[in-house]
Amino acid sequence: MRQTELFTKTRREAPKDEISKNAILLTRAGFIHKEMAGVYSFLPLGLGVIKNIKKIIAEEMEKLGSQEIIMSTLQNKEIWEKTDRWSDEKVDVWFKSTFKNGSEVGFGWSHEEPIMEMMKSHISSYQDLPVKVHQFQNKLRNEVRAKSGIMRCREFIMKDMYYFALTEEDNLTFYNMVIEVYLNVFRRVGLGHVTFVTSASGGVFTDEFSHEFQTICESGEDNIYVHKDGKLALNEEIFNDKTLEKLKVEKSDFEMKKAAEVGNIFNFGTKKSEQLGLSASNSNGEKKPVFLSSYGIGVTRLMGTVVEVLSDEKGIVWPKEIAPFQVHLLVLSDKVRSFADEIYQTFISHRIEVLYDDRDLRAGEKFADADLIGIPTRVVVGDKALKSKKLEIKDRATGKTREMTIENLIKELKG
RNA sequence: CGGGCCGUAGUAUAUCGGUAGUAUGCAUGCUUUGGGAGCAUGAGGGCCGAGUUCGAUUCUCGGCGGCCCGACCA
Repeated sequence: MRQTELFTKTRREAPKDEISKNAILLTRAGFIHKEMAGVYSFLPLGLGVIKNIKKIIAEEMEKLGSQEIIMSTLQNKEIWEKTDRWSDEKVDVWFKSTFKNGSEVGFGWSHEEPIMEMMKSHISSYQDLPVKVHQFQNKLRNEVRAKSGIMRCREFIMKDMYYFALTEEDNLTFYNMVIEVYLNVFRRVGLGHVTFVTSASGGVFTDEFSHEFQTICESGEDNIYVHKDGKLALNEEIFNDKTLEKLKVEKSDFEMKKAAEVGNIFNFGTKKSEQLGLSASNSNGEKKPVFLSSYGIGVTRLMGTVVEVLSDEKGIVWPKEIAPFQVHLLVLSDKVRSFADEIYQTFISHRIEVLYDDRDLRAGEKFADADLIGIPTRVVVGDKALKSKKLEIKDRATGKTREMTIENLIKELKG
């Protein structure tokens, strides 16, 4: 894409109503627009990142055999009353409204109850199981305090997956598979080195632990304790003598870290199925409640976390897999403009996603903007290039500069 | 939901109970052109409401909005 056609602009200064690093950088670079507290729109560059994160997640969900759906945002009050989660005393993040006829309707902050209800139409026998579905959904939550830019919003994108199983063993086997798949997702978005599977309390629905995926990050809301072996991590809420005893570990081997919860998985057993009446006949014709587990990843929070963890003083540093473009092509003078145009076309013909800074600006501004936007590979075309026919390549993350031909660069990017 | 801070051009910031200034961005022109260039000219501003006052952007109250701390947090 030509940058002269990109409608967003970069800003030199941080907006006064944002303190968090993710919001400041994403706003300055033109990835997001704040509509109100905790509510953001995603602009072309931001949407590019969202799409890439979704793509990674979708690929990983596909490995698990999950099918994608989209459930409605408007939700039926009666379904939630069955599990006693309609009242504002029980769930304090509800957005609710009323139809013209006066009956109440909820805006989806979670989809567990509706999907259970929906599956009653599709699951009746053990032969129908297991069922795996996921969706990317805008969740609406009436947070009393939105904060930290896109880390905690009133409207945000979440991937949620649900697994319906005949047996507890099957449910657990899948649960453990998802842990590995999730770790892969966080590796691919560039956070593998700082993301831990963390045991946490199960909340209202599970008696034992649930698992969270926590990314070490100063702006995180949670405190987790990471074991020195680097494998075990515990949420502060269960970091007590009882837990330590159960796990046979020493308190002194843990270090406390601030972390952002980027994913969360729950094993509900048959509890919800019993509440909502979802059952399947086994081979003996007996009706048995279906086992449920659910799996969430906060897509927009994940994007914010990447910015928090990987940016530097000059701007954002996107990992290759989620960057809105692979290459940022900068032309520095009119003398080399036609040469740069050719290079732009060459990238396009090789299907390499390229943002072409064809604006009539000084070099310094282009460099500063490129640093801020954070595309992984920068290709600079200045007067020098005319003679050498070699491209100047700068890596955003390391700052290292190399010279190479367009052919070799394309080979490397494709490789 | 408790507590704190805040609301001034597109953005970011000053000052002041009596013509609201600066930077940046924007527009035009000339010069410049490898790390946010220089000069000139121009357009552009007090969140809303009430009160105090001769006069309010400034002081008081209310509203609306924003950020932070805490509480909360599938």
